[in-house]
Amino acid sequence: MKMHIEFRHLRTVRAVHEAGGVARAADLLNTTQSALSHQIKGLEKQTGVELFIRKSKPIRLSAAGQRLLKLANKILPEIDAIQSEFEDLRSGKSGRLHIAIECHACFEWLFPVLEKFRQKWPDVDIDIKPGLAFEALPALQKENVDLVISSDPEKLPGITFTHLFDYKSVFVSSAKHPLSKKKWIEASDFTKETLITYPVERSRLDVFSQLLIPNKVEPAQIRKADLTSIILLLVASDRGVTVLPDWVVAEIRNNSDYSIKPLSKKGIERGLYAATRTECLEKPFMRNLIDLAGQEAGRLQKSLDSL
Amino acid sequence: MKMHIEFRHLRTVRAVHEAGGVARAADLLNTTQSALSHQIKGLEKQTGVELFIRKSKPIRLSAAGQRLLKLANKILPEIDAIQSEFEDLRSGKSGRLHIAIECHACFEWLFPVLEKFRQKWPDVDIDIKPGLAFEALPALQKENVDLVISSDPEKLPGITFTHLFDYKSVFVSSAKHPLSKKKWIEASDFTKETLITYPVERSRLDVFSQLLIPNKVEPAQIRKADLTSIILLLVASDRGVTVLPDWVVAEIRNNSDYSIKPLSKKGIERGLYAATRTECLEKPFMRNLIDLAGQEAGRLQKSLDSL
DNA sequence: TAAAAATATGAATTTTATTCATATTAAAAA
DNA sequence: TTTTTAATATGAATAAAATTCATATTTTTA
Repeated sequence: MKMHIEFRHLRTVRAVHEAGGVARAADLLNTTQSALSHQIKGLEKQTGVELFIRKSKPIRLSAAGQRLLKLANKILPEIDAIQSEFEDLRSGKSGRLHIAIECHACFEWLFPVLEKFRQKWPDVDIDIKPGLAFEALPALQKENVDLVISSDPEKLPGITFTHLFDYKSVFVSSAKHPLSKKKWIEASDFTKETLITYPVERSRLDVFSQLLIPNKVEPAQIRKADLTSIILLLVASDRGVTVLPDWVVAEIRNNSDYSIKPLSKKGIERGLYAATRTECLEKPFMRNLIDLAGQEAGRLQKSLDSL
Repeated sequence: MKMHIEFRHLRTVRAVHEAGGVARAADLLNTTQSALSHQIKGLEKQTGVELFIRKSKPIRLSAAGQRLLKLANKILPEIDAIQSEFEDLRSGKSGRLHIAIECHACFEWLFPVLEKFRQKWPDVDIDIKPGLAFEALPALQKENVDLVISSDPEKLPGITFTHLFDYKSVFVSSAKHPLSKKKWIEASDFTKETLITYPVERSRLDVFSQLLIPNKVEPAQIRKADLTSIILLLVASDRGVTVLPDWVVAEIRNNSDYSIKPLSKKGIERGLYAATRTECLEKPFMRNLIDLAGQEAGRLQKSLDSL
């Protein structure tokens, strides 16, 4: 014995109540009076409860029927809502944008980008997960995240890396620090220094992957700090030195407390990429986010050039 | 193009999520893997949205699918609840008990009955409507109320009157009132009195229907009061006389401020009845209410006899 | 009491869902 | 890698269910 109330039934109960009768309800639902009559009969058989008072014509809801009507009025708007959510999803108006950032400092330029984005796409569900606790690219493939900001493009099936901008990793110390006398900083300069970094694995830090590991140099000490502003504070008070992307230090460039030097003679230059599932690039909001990121990058670049 | 999410779909989404895969979900729902696969396909076509990530095996919910799961978890318990409500209804554990009382004074003994009833049948929806604003018996036939307390049994199709108890209508005056000297009160005694009654039509008042109208007597004045206690207050301060059922005045019987006398030499005796739709007498809670009413009546009777 | 309006019903039909058998695909193991 | 295994997809056949049509029945109204 199957016993399943269906949405159809709820719609019918509501329509019969609102239209005041089965025949009028049938019009409302674009079906026949007979269909609804059969339907109601089936529903009453299934529930074992009289839902309508048949003594009267047109029929009216019984007490039990009114209970069902109450449920209908609660539930039906909810599925209407989800249907239109799905409609928005399909049309590209809404969607999910869960971002993993491998490059820790990217918070700095990402936030203003997301702020603009949020205004334009209020229905998109944005979330940022520091891509440190998990492997970002597999998560992207498994659809746990939708966008990964990374400096290390790989060839992966179904994943597309879009170049956002290039940046230089630069050395930052206090103005009083002895190394501020040098024209550029080499790997060996770190041997006696306290290096301040974000608390992530070395492979994700440009200083290590691009300079110290290739040259097999280990700094005297390593100190970790979460926030860029904290790192800069520590550097200013000469508790150590650090390496940051050039656009991060743009704002302290004309602050005489700091000294900023290139790493190695020709500098260390890196690219930043947006990795997405290839099919997601079709989505308007995704393209727009990448556009906005590019624009923000351009703005940063200009502000660097102008100095 | 039809676009209807059905409960079936919600159940499937939930089962796939909980069982972790279509095949296992099929077991859970007593159906085949194929059926669910087709079902999911249909649902995705209807909504136009990818609900499952098919790259992985077993398949997992996509972001949109998770939205649907959330809805499922909200909605499915609600219809489960209503199903069991209906089950209770069918089994007689719950139901509606909307009572109309034609006899105004019946509030007095009905409340303690309902209090007991409520404890035993917590799921029954009780309501009392003073049956003055409308015709109680037609309302009973139309299923607007389920029980009518009345003194005037009629032969009506589909309606059964169950005798509850008999009572006497008695005359009440202040002890100082001249009529308190008489052995019994006759219709003609009212000609010079102020009669205090409930504010209902005369045909529903025993004094009129049983005594004054048959004897074509009109009291000097009529004053109306809602509450029995107010009526008694007015009588005590000699602002008028009244006629009440004997069980109403039981509590003032040994109060020396009042005088209580029978109406006419042999007294006016009346019956009180519970009118219900005949089919409703099958319901256990309805029989129980009538039983309880009978018990309460017996208790009242005893307390009268003991005096 | 007849006429009109509303609902119910049975059988035929159409639509929809499910099954069966099997192909395809992803993950795990070798 | 390749093979094996587990999981899902699919097409055609079948089963089930909902809907329609034609008409009967019931309630209300004139």
